[in-house]
Amino acid sequence: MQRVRPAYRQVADELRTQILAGTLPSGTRLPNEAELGRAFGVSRSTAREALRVLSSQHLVETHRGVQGGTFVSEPDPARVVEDVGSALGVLVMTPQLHVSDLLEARLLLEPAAARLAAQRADAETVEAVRTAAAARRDDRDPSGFVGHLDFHTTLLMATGNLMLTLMGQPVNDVLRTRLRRAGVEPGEWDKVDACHREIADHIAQGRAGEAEEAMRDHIVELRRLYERDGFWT
Amino acid sequence: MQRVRPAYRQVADELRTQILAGTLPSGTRLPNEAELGRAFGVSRSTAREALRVLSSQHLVETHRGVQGGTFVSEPDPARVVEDVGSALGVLVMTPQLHVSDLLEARLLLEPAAARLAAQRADAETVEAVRTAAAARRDDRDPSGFVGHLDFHTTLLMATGNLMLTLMGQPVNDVLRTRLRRAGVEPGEWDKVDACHREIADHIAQGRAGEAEEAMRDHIVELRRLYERDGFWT
DNA sequence: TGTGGCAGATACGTCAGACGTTTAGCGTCC
DNA sequence: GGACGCTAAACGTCTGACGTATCTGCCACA
Repeated sequence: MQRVRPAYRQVADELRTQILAGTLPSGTRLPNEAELGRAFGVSRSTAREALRVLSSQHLVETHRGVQGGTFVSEPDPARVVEDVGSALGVLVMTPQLHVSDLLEARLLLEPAAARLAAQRADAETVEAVRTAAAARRDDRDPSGFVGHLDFHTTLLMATGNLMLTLMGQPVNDVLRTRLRRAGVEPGEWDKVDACHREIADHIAQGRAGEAEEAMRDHIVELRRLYERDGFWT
Repeated sequence: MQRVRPAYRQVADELRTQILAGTLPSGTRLPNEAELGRAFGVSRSTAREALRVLSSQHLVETHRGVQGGTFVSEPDPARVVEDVGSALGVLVMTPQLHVSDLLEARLLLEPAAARLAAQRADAETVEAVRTAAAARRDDRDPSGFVGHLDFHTTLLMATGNLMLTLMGQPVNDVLRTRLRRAGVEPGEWDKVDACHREIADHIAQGRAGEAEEAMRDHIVELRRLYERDGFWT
C-alpha cells in the first residue's frame, strides 16, 4: 500500500466516483483539461494523466476540435465483453486459468442458454439464430455478411439475458483466438454446422429440452476437438 | 474510427501487444520513462500517458525511488473480478442489464457450482466451506475473521474452476452492493444461514445432487427476498 | 567490530509554458 | 445558393525544470 496516492490517481478516483454515482451522467461534457486541472488544484499534465486512466476504462471519451473535449461515455456491453476477454486471455496464458476450465464453464452455460432461447425466442430472434447457423464458414471473408455473428454468440444473445452473453462471449473469444485451426479436416466443420442447424431447429420450434441436449452434445464434441494433442498454442 | 490514433495510444498498444505476446514477461523492468519515450520517438509526457493507460489496465505497475521504475505485473484474478464487477455495476445502472438477469445467471451458475464442489472438494476445501457457512453475519464487524469470505464466494472457489469464480463473483458483488439491507428481519438471515449450513453438509459428504438442489432452492428463496417491492435502490 | 545515520543516485511525480493539430461553425465570395 | 477558407476552442505533444520517494553504500562513532 502506498502511503500517498499520486495526484493523478486521486483525481481519477474522484472523477470515477462522481461518474459511477451518477453525479456526472453519461453524455456530460467535462471542463477542458486546463480548467479541470485548476478545479482539482493540479496542473494540466496531471489532469490529463487522470483522464487517460478513465478513458482506458471506457468511462470517458475525448474528442478534438471545437466542440471537442472530454465526455462521460455511456456503458457499452460490447466493450465490457472485449475487456473481460482480454483479461481472460492474460489469465489463460498463465497456469492460473486452464483451458479445461473454460470448456467446463462453456458446457455449463451454453446448454442452459439454448434452453432459455428455445423458451423465449420471438420470430425475429429465431430468424437471426437460423441465419447464423446457416452461414457457411468462409475463412477468406470473415466479415462477409453484415449482421452475421458467430452462432454461439447469436445464441447467447437470443436468451434475452445480457448477463449470459457477457459471461459466455469472452470465453468463446478466448477459445477461438487460441485455437489453431490447422489440422482440422473440412468434414469436421461440416459436422459442426450440422449441429448448429439442428439446434437452431429445436429453438425455432420451442423444443427447450431437445435444444439443451443437442447443445450439450455439441459442446462435448467440440471439446473433444479442442483437446486433441497439440491443438493448443 | 479516428483517422490517426494519438501517439500515447499507439505506444500503449505497442507495449500491450508485447506484454500479451510474452515478449515482455511479467516482472520485466521497462526502461525509465525518458528512455522509453526516446525508444518510441515521443516525449516523456506522452510515454507517461501511455503508461497510465497500461497501469489502469493492471498490465504494469510503477514504483518510485532507486530500483523503482515500471514493471510488467503478473495477472491477478482478484483484480479481474474487481474490474468485471465495476463494469457490471455500470451496466446495471442503466436499463441495459436488468437485475433479474443477474439473478437468472446466478441461478444457472451456483447450483452447478455446488454440484461440482460436492464432487471435487478435498478435506481442506470442505473445511473452508463449512467455516464460511458457520460464520455469523455481523454487520458491525464485516471483516471480523481473517480468511472469512462470503459463503457463495467460497463455494465458487471450491469448484476448483477459476472461471466459475470469475463469472459468479462479480454478479454476487453487484447484487450485494445494490441490496438495501434495511427492512429484512433478522430471522430471515437466520434462515439463510441454515440453508448455507445444509449445503455445506451436502458438499462435505459428497452428495452432489442434493447440494445442487439445495443451492437451487436457496437461490430461489434469495431471489424472492431480493425482488420484494422497493428492495432495490 | 558493529551499527546507526547521512549523502548521493535514480526514477517517478508534478508543474509551467509553448506550439502544433484537429474540427466545427460561420462568413464571404463567386 | 453553394463552395471555399478563416477562426477559435480544445486536445495532442514537446521541452525543461524541480520536487520527492526510495534504495545503496559509505563513514563516523560507539
